[in-house]
Amino acid sequence: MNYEEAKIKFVSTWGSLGTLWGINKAMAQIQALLFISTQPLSMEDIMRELKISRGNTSMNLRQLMDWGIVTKEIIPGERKEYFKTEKDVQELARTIAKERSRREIRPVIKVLNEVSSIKDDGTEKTKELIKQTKALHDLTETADDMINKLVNQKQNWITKSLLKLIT
Amino acid sequence: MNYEEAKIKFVSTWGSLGTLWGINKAMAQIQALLFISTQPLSMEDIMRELKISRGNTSMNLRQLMDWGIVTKEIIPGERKEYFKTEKDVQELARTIAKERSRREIRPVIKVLNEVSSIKDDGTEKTKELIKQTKALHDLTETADDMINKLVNQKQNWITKSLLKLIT
DNA sequence: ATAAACTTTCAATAATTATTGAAAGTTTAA
DNA sequence: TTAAACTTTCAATAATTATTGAAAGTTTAT
Repeated sequence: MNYEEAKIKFVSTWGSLGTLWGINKAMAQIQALLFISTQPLSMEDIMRELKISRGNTSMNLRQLMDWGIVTKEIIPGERKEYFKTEKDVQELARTIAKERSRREIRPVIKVLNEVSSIKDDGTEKTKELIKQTKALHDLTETADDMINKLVNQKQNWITKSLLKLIT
Repeated sequence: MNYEEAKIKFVSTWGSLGTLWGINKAMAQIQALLFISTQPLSMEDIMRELKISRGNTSMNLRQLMDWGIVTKEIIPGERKEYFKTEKDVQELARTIAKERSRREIRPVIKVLNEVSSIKDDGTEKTKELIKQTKALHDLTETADDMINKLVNQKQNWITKSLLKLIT
């Protein structure tokens, strides 16, 4: 496998993984492309490499910026805008975890809390609903906390030693 | 909020969360319904509650069984098949983590490994591709290991004390 | 063996989500 | 200013994914 093959394989695999996890393919591929690029890329560069339209590129770049994992790079004397992604995987993971938590997990925790707080009318089905949604609430909250805390550890050694502890 | 409202809210929220994370809405809703049900449900029950077709119900129940989180319950003397889901959230999380790891994460780790193992031809771009995909490989592998190990702890106290350790 | 009761399959259709491309918008240089 | 260089927006379209429903398949009771 040469460079070009490896690049295509990486970018397309990352795109498929994104799709599988509810992330738009183009968005995942743009991020992947920037992630292995040695310099910031322009919209033209991205369009050409991924064979996608200008509109698609623009919209997905905006989303990546909203997520906080891509930034604009202004190159002095250049008219075009250039884009680059966070290159540190730890920081990347941290940002993604924080965003998915804020956008998707916390709202669900809130609903689970509301639902599990309904008045117990004494019926079996109500008791079961309360019990099960409460268990789900607690698990979700604990998992969310843990992932955020783990991913927030700047030094990888803590993660490594934790891994040993629970092995 | 009464029982019926709470049930609808829980089931539909769980369905939306599923969609957001790449899981079919009907599949997530069926699981949610079984999760709060006091007894196993028949296909008719599920179709009626969720207002979905027989085919849809059948296909998604099969998928849930493939995932190992729903099982058939044969009730003696009854012709219909009944279904129930794993009721323990820890066990549920464990099963889901194990399956997503096996189906989705491990194949990606394999690709990352292949891509990061291409021959270094001395060019900057190849060095960058190798470096970045290797970092992603290591992070993904570590995260995958950790989640599986954490989720495999049968006793919740270990998780709790781990959380304290890194707090 | 047959038929009733039930489940599965799958081609057709619907719903959702992603993508395009061109018009509108913005910025910069002269 | 104005016009060239660039980006954004968004209605139209395409692609993907989910859902239906009825025919085919299976199981069980008699």
